[in-house]
Amino acid sequence: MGNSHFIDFSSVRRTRAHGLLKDQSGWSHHEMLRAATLSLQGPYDLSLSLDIAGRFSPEPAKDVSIFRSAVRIDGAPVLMEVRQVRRHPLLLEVSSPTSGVIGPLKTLAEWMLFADLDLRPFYRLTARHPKLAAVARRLRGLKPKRPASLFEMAAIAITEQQISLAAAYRIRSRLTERFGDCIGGLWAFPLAERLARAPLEELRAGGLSRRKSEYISGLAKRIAEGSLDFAVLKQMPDDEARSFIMKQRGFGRWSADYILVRGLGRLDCVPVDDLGVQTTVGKYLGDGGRMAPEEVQEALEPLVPYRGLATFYLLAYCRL
DNA sequence: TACCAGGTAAAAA
DNA sequence: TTTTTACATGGT
Repeated sequence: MGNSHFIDFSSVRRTRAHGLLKDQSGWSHHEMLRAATLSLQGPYDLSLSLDIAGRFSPEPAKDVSIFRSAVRIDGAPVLMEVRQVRRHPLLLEVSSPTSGVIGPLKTLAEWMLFADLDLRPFYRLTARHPKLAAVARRLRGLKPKRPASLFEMAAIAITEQQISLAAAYRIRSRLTERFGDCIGGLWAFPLAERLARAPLEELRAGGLSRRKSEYISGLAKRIAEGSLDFAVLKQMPDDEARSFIMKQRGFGRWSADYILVRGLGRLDCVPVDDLGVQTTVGKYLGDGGRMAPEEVQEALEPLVPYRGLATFYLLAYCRL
């Protein structure tokens, strides 16, 4: 007992000394804290956002009061937990059982939950729209959630090509549980380095087609060897990012737009080739039937510069 | 049991 | 150049 007390104390001191090198305030930084506060730009409803996210997968969210995710910090799996600070609509608390990662973990949580998105201008736009006004009112505080990495997002796009979201989800789960890492009962998506050295046959074993296995394997290999870096997409304008993605084998127009809006959070981008988008936009903004890509474009014109976000709201509304 | 499900590259015409 | 075709799994 006395021993463990002593050990704890020395570890705290060492940590504090390290922290002081970086910041005069000492205690309040990365090495020491296991929790950090994340401030939001405008309205946000974490529970609603988690609930809606769950409705896009075959496994509905169990506990929408807390966001738990297995992510990676410098490649190492870490459990991320985010909850709304008690009675405070504009603050989230991000924490982890793992020490020494709270700084980068906070940055990642901000990315995944879209902390810097201010929904108010979007709501001002939708308020004047005949259909979106009611949808936005019903879903007030909803923000899309982004995957932890663009590599994972790319894999999501590939798996969801052509087959149902449910089938794609099962295939991804098998991929993750075979090549990823488990922490806190959750699975972190595999590193590109891991998938790069997996034989095609092993990728296919999870249910991927031969073609899709090649897409993912090729992508993983290019990322692992350093010849491709998706991080550059974050600095590119929408058009440039779209053509960059489409240069990669396995990524057509649908995948590029899907990654833009869902992976990068480009709020005006819409995958107009998407079956779900065509049926949902047709249902709410058309005569009820499925729309052609050009019709989707036209129907969403009044929602510039939030066509992608508006589409997300319609898809979410459809699943309530 | 079929058939469709939030596409894409490659072959055939 | 434009039009077919193969592909894989899960839900209905």
